[in-house]
Amino acid sequence: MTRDTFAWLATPAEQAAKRLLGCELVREIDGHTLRVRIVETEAYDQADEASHTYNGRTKRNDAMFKSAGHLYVYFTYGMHHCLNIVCGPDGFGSGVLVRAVEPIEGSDIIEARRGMTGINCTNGPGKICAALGVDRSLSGHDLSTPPIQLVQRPALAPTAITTGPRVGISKAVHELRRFYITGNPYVSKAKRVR
DNA sequence: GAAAAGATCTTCT
DNA sequence: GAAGATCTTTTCC
Repeated sequence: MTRDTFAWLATPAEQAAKRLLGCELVREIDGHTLRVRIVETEAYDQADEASHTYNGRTKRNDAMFKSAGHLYVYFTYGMHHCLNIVCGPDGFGSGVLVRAVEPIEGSDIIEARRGMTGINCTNGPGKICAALGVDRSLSGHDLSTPPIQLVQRPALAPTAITTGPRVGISKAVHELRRFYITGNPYVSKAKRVR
């Protein structure tokens, strides 16, 4: 079911990743409304060695093969959830990992949920899910309906977007498929070599 | 302030 | 049975 609402996401992952910068996620939880702005993303698709969909469709990544505008949440490292926005055409395994967001509304609730304050609440993939209360039960959710929705915003100027190598992967390390808003403090530091 | 290790569990080989 | 799109705390300059 390709929704016109998310037609702007039915594009190659790289393009969708750039269009998502500056867009907002609205999460309703415990009677509160949390609104955050996406400031950092990474593109993954079926032809990408580092993607979960590279080896075909499985029970876990099934949501990524849905039409654009769905949610894909996976659990990793035994304790962290990561939030992705499905893009591309129906049946093609592509999506955009949301790496960092900036609270616009309900930041006090987010800080209370995280047990800390400042940018450390939402400047990482696992942190976003903890802050917004997202887990695998929401994987495959339609982002045009509550309790979590995606709101489109005007595209950013190309000069406001920086492109770089992705973080935390061991395959296709050289692919430049990470995008973030230039100079935004929530964006994770580029080098994380262990 | 930087670096290393611990925590912890689902999914695929 | 091993690896993984990670985060927090501790330890050591």
